[in-house]
Amino acid sequence: MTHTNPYRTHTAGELRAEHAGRHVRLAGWVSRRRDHGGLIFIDLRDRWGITQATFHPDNEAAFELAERLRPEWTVSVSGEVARRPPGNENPELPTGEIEVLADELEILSTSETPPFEIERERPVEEMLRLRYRYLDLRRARMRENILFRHRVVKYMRDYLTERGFVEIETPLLTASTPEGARDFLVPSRLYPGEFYALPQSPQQFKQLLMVAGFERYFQIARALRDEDQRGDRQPEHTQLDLEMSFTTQDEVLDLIEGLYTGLVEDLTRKRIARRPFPRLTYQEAMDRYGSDKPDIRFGLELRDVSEIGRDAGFKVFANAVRDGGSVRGIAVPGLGNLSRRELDELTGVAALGGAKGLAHFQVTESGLKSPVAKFFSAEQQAALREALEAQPGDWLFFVADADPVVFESLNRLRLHFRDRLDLANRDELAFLWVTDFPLFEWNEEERRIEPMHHMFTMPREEDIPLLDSDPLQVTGQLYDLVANGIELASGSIRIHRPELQKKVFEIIGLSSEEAERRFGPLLQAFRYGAPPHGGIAPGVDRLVMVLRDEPNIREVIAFPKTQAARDEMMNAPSPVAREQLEELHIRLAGRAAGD
RNA sequence: GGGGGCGUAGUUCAGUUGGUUAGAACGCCGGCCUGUCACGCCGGAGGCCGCGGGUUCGAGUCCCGUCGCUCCCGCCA
Repeated sequence: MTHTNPYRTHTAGELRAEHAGRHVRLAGWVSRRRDHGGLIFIDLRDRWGITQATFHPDNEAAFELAERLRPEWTVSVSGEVARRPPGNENPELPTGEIEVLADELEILSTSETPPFEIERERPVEEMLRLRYRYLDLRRARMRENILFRHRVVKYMRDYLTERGFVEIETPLLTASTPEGARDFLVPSRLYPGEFYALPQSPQQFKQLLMVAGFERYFQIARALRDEDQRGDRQPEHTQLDLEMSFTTQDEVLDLIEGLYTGLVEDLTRKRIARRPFPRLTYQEAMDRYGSDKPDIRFGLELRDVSEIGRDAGFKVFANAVRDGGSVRGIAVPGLGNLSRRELDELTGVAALGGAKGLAHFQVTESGLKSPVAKFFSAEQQAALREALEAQPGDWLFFVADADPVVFESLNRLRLHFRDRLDLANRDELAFLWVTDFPLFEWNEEERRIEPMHHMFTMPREEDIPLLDSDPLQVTGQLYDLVANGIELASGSIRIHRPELQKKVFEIIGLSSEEAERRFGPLLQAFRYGAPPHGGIAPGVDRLVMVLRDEPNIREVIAFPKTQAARDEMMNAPSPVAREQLEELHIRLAGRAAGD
């Protein structure tokens, strides 16, 4: 049984010269009207493209209607496809060789003048775009981003399905598991005073699915966190959540590497900088770039000059080394002469990473120029130059402090120079894996050990004995996928043996009662034959953002929240009726009650 | 929670040292125009200068407060 669509026979993106002579009908939005008095051109836009419809006065009824048309009205136009007169083709349009000679026009709906122009690619204030998101989404930039996002997600689904993965949904209404990010809470009507929580990730569910024997699970999952926004962070974001049983770190990495490689090659024109993706340990990444998510499209690698600094007459350097820190630096070419003001600005960049100062040297043919050069012997100056492989004209910048400060400060300087000197190629994707993260880190404020990733991460087998002696030295089977300085995915091999899990809980100071309360279902499940398993969770929004060269995650989400976590279009959050609150056993207090 | 930037016509912006009637472009409305595609030409309408207070003879402009958007820090296992 076939039905004919009353509105259209073709889309506005598909007609070509070979359709000439065919009688067709198109439907869509009036993008532009060019009215020549005796001849009217309409750019008819639908999701697939733009086709020009031409109205001649000899078709009186259609012509008169066409004179009334305005941007964003919806219409259905029928007519004959014709090659345009020679010289009048539009090479900018895929359909530019033809036009539809309209013989009938039906106006389906009219439009008020939109609050901003749909067709013109010019910036519009963010709030206006968000308030009229359904209009913003008509614009080419957003339309292409959203359509591209669909292709990315479809690629993921196909790729994983071909490899034996099954897509399984997990609940949105679940239990709060405190620590980590702040939960979004949902009050329970049936259970006064009790709350569901929206998932920060399906972490426990996916591990339970491994215990359940599905072996290869994935889900395009929403993850919700009630934390403040950033350019690459929204209260709800989408991740490709996946988990595998009887697997290894290498297997997970190879799977994802294949996914990203194929996806980039099939869907983009970007070039993958290095294949296979380089694999750096956490320590290598820190030593060479000062970051666990380095942008490796450019050099300016860090060098450790602690040995030189220790013996130099420059107290800042010597003291840092003596106190257990280090002295590290980068060599930067192409800066020319730097003014005092510029050097102050660079010091400010380093200060954001915690550095109390920034030692700088200009490399000249005759030696190092610096206010602090006098503290270094000729041999030491030569050693500094050699350590950084410095050439005349370079500037050398050093930070001396505790390692975390040195790393963070130099990382910020590196990224600052990347942008200032335009060192990174936008068409290049420099993927890399960062592996071998420490399992734990020391929380100075709370004076305790806490997990680097999460408490289900499996230690490296050979490090298991260290759990008893020196847990901070234990390396986890933890891995991040990074591209161009952005963390795109994070995962781990999980603990599946209850006694090992118990030990980890002890190390981070979690009592067995507390562990039972928070992770009871998972711990119980592990008593019934849990397979070794592991997984990863690539962020979908960030990936699409990077692939589309968008500066902000909102540009790849159909209906995002503002920086202040509001939905400007739906006006959420918003107050609710007193009756709704009563049903939920909620009484407002303080400011919320209007006090 | 803290810091920076922005807020002027429907939109994007300009607006001098505080000084007459706040401008431009695009959009919108009307007229003319048969090969345009950012159509063109002519004309017109359109402003609580985010909001409130203050200084001043006089405030878009200076000061204080406030609201909104945005970027960064904190935060985000």
